[in-house]
Amino acid sequence: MTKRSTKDRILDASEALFARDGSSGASLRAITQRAKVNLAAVHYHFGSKDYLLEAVLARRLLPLNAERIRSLEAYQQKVGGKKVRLENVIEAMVGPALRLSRDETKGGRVFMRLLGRLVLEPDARVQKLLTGQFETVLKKFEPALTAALPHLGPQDFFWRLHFLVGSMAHTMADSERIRLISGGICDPDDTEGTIQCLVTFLCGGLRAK
Amino acid sequence: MTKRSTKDRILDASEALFARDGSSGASLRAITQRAKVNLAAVHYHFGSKDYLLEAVLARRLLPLNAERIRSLEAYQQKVGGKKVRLENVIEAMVGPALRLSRDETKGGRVFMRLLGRLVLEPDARVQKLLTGQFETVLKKFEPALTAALPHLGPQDFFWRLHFLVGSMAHTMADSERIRLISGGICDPDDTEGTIQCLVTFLCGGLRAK
DNA sequence: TTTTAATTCAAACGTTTGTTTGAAACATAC
DNA sequence: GTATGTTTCAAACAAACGTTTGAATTAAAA
Repeated sequence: MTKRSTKDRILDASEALFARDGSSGASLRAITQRAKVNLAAVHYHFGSKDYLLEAVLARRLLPLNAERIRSLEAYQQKVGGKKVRLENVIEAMVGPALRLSRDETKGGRVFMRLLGRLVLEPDARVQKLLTGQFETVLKKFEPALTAALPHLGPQDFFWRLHFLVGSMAHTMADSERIRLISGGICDPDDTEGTIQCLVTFLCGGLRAK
Repeated sequence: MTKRSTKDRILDASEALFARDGSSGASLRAITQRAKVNLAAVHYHFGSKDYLLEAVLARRLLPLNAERIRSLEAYQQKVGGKKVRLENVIEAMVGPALRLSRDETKGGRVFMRLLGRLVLEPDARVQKLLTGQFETVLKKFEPALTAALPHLGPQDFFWRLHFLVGSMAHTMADSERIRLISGGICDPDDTEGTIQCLVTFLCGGLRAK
């Protein structure tokens, strides 16, 4: 078992502490202590605290969005030239994200909590990175979505996409609250069950009226 | 025009800066400077930074939840002993919140952004306050919801409630992103239109399958 | 007016913050 | 071996942090 590099150890510790304490609440001293790394290593490898945060994000987001697009293209290939079923489009959108959010070897819950927190942080660099990523995905998904939802005007279309993002983000970021509120009835660890439940809900909402 | 009291000026400034910079990113010096108040006034009136945050929350949350319950009871009275339509139950739940989120005289967008950020902060006191408030509301709404959704088992019921909260919170907290993403097609300032759009989506999702 | 309480203020407290420095330790090539 | 470039390290930097203090000021009560 080879031990992780300094860079990776810093990224792991940052991910955890940024998620728990926020990007300003987590101190570099706490991060480097957790990573068992010298304080100055952060500036040597990443330049500054801000650039470190960017690196933490990019490490997970780039593969995630690649996987989403790959999944959609797999569905498209399966049906040939025909349009993909709405359920499958939505599954390609939320499935990879939710699976990542439950995969502890890739950050899992920790990263998703961080992502949820950053969405509402008005830091310019972070926002640019996040909306840039989202628009990349949307460009790929928009044709399939409009094809599966021909009855929706553009206004309703974007609003419902907005609601979809809200449900998805909340489910990814906050996995234990549902267990508490439901009194243990719902199990967020049942990843595929959660995905199916979410897809059903979202398709119902998207098709409404 | 009588000027606002020191306490209120501190609450206003805290709300704005907590929302913009996070609970740890906003400093008391920045807050008191914005409020045009002496630095020590925070500790005199509120005790500490933590208690200040609690006060900022309570000022808006208590009236909001009272209004939700009042709205539901109004619908219940209107139908006598019969069960309230799902659309109306949901309207009573998300309507007051969304109207508050668009009412700039009562914090409006600023407060909602703060609320969205705090939901994912694991600070024990804040979490207790938030879940306590939510459970108060849920207790009042649960009978009306289950009555309007008789086909749902308890597991689906709680999951969909969870998705509902996500869509609602995202719509309240992040009002400008939808304008950007839709290319100006959607107008988050049209409060009643947004509510109707959201209620339609949520009812579709809740009734699905 | 005198007395008493409530509020504001400037200044300082000890910590903690992100960042920088220059030397030590390490690896790789000649 | 020496030399070269990379990575780690302890120590220090100035700045900003939440909090406390005690006197000055204002408001209310007597």
